[in-house]
Amino acid sequence: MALEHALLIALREQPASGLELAKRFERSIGFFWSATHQQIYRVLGRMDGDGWVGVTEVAQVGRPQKKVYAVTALGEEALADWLGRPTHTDGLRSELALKMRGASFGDRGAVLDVVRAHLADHAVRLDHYRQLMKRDYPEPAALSGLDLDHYLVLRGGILTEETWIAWLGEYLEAHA
Amino acid sequence: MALEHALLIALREQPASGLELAKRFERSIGFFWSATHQQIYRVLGRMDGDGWVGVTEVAQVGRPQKKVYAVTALGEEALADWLGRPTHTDGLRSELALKMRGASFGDRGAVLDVVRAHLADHAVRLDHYRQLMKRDYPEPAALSGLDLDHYLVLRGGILTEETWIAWLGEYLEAHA
DNA sequence: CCACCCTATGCAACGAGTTGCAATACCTGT
DNA sequence: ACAGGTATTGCAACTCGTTGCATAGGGTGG
Repeated sequence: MALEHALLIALREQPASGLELAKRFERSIGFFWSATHQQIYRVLGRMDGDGWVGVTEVAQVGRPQKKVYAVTALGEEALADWLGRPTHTDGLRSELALKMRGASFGDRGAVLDVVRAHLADHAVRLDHYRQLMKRDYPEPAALSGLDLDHYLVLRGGILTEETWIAWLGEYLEAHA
Repeated sequence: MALEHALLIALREQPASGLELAKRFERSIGFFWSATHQQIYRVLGRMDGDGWVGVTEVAQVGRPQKKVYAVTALGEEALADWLGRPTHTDGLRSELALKMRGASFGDRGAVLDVVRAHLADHAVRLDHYRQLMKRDYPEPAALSGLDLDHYLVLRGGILTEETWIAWLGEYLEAHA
């Protein structure tokens, strides 16, 4: 039930077409809320029907026409309302943790390989986030408003990746 | 596609009925893979049909009969196979992160309240995990096999909660 | 005995998300 | 002109998970 609100946030930051949103979701917003373009199109259609967003067809040079969506007053209201409502704490949901727990019931070496692959993956992500951090927020103390929030969420991404790396490292160490 | 395997792991640790599994999922396993009893019943039915588990009806005193499931050789094979297969790194999926990012578009005070509620919730969980740790694994260095894996996954839960607390703390601090 | 609660199993309907494919517009290379 | 590639939007079918409800056995309190 949150993709709608993720899109509202993205569109308030910057109106965009479905495909542009999909691309943006692969980057910053999608770090903690991913979505495919099909799903985005479907939800945009519903939000248009609900009057949360408005559409403007925009012609482009050398490309097909696109539909740019922007948030309406009704959408702004829905977003503000949602932001203040309490949310259930999201539980973990990790297939890898499952495999780590059940490793005794299979080939442990194979599980350790899976863990190593994830460790490498998280290292890449962490590196990516750190580069974003250095490039976009070299002076965190000076931030406020939207920028400050973006910085803080990126901080969350970094902390999360560091935790994964520490955890998987402990697991590999214990089974070395 | 992983609930089946979560159930296989749980049933290999200890055969159980649907409701017993649901209760166990609320505790240890469900820390990183939750499921309602309805879903568990449905999946157990499918796994029975696939020959991954076998059922024994067990009469109880003062209670309705229950169906105890146990993993078959076929199920063991399916589990061992799954354990060694590579897994996609699971992306975050946090409604709270969304609200933190979009706080500028609503009442920031209300969002901070939501964040504080989550912080308190994570503190409770962390406390719970630490008690489990103290009670069940006072001597981590001595562990091996299944116990070691359970310990390490619980470690992951603790690291995760500590990260949440640190992150949300930073957020509140920055908006103080 | 009747109302109520707990255990245990299960169905049906819905919503969210994924996967695979299709259609259209426009460009480039041959 | 035609083949192939990319951008853009979209449909259909499927799986996964949630919510609400149903059923049935058995206990307990008034």
